[in-house]
Amino acid sequence: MPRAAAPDERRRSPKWRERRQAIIDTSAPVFARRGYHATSTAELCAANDLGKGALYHYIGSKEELLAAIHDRVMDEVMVGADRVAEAGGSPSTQLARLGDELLDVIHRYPDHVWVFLHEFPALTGDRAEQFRVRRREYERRVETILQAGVQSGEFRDLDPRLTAMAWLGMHNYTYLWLKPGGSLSARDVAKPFAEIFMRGIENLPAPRR
Amino acid sequence: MPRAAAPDERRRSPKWRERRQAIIDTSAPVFARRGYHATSTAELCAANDLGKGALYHYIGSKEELLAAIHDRVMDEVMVGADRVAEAGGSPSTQLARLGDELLDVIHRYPDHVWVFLHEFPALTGDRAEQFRVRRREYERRVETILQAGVQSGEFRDLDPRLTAMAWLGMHNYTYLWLKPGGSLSARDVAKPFAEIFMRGIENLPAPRR
DNA sequence: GTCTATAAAAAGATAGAC
DNA sequence: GTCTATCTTTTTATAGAC
Repeated sequence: MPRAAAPDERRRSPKWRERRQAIIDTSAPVFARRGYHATSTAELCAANDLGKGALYHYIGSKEELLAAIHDRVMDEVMVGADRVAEAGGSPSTQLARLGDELLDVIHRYPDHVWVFLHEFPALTGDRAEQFRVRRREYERRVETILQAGVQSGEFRDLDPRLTAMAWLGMHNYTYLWLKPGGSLSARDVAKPFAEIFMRGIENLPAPRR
Repeated sequence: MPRAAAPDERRRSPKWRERRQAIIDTSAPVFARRGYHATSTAELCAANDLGKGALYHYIGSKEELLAAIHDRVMDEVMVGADRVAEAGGSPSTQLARLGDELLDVIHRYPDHVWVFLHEFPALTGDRAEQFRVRRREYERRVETILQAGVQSGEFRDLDPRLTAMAWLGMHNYTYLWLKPGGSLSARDVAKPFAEIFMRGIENLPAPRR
């Protein structure tokens, strides 16, 4: 599944790729704190302790660096979604697990996710298109689980797309305050969120209501 | 309740204030589409059909313009919150109404809200502080309603802060897709969202569960 | 691979004519 | 009030020495 971003990332040495990855991870918090367009390449050099020549040797361009941060997030998120799909289980079980996985990524990569959610409009051309496709693919996963639950009767009759958006908003919005240093773990948040959402969409049998 | 933003906005003529407001509303979509830092003052001039001299005569600085867009959103949102508080009613009624009001603002001012949610980190100094205060004030409103519901027994025993964040995320996230031109009205979204959330937090009596 | 120096373009804001 | 011209700073990216 080629990603077509860097001209020939795979032809590079392992050392080069490793260094590039380190630069991506070091730059994410800088973009997160200052904003993509407000961050100069000079600041990136300072953060990475590199000169401009060396920096460009690894990143190609500022936007390519931004795209790499986006890919890092999407890669992690999709790995979690695949894990959930493989594990199987009832729709409600799968949705709860998906929430665990998503909040885990947000908790582990707060800066990358911040950049992902704030700066995606800065991507242009193919990179913007590729981003939209991957994001939509994830939204589809949520929608599909909801559809399955409605069909099986586990969830009440609801609009899967609208409900998926509600679920995504509830979880994604935690990027504003869910941080590794804080008092709450990803699980501490995922559990009460799942409790709210599952009760909210479950199909209560005949008695009561 | 002075807002201390523009040096002396109130001393200006009504005509000046009206023109300024028009510039704010015309600039919001430009910031929303291109991003604050990526938008040049030249682009703002073009969008408003004004020269630089005239533009600066009204806005003071680019950041002041950004702050004005933020204020426009917060003003509208707080008016809605006040309306809900005045109307009174049970916690669940109030929370549902607050959702109606919030989604109505998001639906009516999609560009302003987009800027509000994406570019707030670009505010600096006092403007950034003032923004944080107002945003927190709104979050408190949600929290307070939840607390009241828990105390009255209408809602089950839950963490008001965490639950408020879930509610806010669910609603705010609609800024990505809820637009005036679309097939859904604010109410079309608010109702199913309230349904999910109320069922999710209601305190079911003894029978069942 | 990494540096310094610099090119070339564009930014925000202001001055001063009208 | 509005314009054009310009000041000053900063930007991304590259060239070429080491």
